[in-house]
Amino acid sequence: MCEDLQMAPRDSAGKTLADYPRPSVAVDTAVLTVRDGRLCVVLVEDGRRLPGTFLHEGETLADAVDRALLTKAGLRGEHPTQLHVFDDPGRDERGWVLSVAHLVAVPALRLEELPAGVVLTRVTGVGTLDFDHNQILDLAVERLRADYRYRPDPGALLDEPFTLRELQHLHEGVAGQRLMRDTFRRRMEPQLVATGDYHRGSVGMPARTFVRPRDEIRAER
Amino acid sequence: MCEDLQMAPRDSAGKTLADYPRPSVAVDTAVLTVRDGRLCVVLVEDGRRLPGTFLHEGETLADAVDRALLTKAGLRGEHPTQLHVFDDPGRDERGWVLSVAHLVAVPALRLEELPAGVVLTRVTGVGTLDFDHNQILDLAVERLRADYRYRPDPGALLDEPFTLRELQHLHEGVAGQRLMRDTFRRRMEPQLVATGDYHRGSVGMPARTFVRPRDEIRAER
DNA sequence: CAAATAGTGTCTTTTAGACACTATTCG
DNA sequence: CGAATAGTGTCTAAAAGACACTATTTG
Repeated sequence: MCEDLQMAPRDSAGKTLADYPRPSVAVDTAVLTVRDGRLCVVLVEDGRRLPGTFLHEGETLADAVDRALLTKAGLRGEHPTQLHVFDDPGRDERGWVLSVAHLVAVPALRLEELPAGVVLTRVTGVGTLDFDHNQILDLAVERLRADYRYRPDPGALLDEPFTLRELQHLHEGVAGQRLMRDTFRRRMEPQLVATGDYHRGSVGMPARTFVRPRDEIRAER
Repeated sequence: MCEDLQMAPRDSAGKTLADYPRPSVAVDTAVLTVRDGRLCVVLVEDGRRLPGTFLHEGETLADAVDRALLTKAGLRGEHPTQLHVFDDPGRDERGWVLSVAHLVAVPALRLEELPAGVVLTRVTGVGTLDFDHNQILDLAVERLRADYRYRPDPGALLDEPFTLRELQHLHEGVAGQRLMRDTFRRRMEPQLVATGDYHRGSVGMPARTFVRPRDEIRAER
């Protein structure tokens, strides 16, 4: 044990890492989706907070996010995007806790059945959340909107293949406003790969279907 | 002491925060400037790494950055922008260390005299740095370029008042390429406040001088 | 006056917005 | 056929790129 200390690397003050107090590090994640044309977020603890957990030793932040989503919301295989570290020393009354905010986009179909206490809420109808989770949510929404502004479906929210109409409906949900059909088509069509197949709706001319280009998957930054 | 444990808030597993191992959290900062028309970065340890330090208890990340810049590079009163958390469990051989990368822009005039071991190096000439500091530097450069793309001087790198020529020269340094005079002027002039005064260079027509609009300061995101 | 820099005008190309028209399908 | 949706063309307005011309100063 004494040897351990002797061997441990020392910094410029001659101290080892163990000599400094360390913060707890949490990850909190805004899981966003578009359901019925509205942007929604997964909340736990009966709608009071975002799913989160403490970072474990030897684990990456992304792994901690995945673990939190699996244990708290029953979701697996997501691809979190890191947003920001919230570091106000008084943000958590339990002690010194940093929170690394994350964003995950999940197709609404995968959020049909949620564990008890977990709810899917429209982002416009979210009340006051615990800690600084309202701030995290705002940041996540802003980021998702920025990601969708110029790309078809960086979060892979749509099942392939999809029509331009379905894609535009998704975008309108994310943006929270109507979009112009002509401009939308001009912007998105060059970034999509046509399947050659058609989708037949209830009425109207059949629509071409598309898939995401192979290199666009997970370019969510 | 037993009471302490009794009183401490517990999580869903009935454990207190103290029961979990915690990582050390460092801040590492790319201090960027434009000197002689070239984008440069402040390196410590004889050019091997970015200035950084460990986060202290009760301190914000921004405060830790300021402390690191003061003690390692003699800089004070900066406004760090948070970039990203680097969390590879093996990134620091000393142990479990997360690094929160930051960006700070500093006018070249304030970097004329640096402590021993601290150097100002062109970003194009930076070799292999310790840890993942090359990644942090790349991210910082990318971010500074994005910040300057559509705004006159979000990092307050220029002394006021300045001419459009001086501003364009700064932008060319940040971007690492020449810019078109007409387009640059059209983009920037509406975002500047004319002083009404003129700057007289060695030859040529006197140039109008400008200051940043009051609300642009520290809009670096 | 020549060189250098600042300021302005304008032509073209590109892009975005707005709208109209045609095409195909279902009930 | 009529309503609904898809696909396409085109006019206009705004922005960006490219270039030219005028204005003012120093040496």
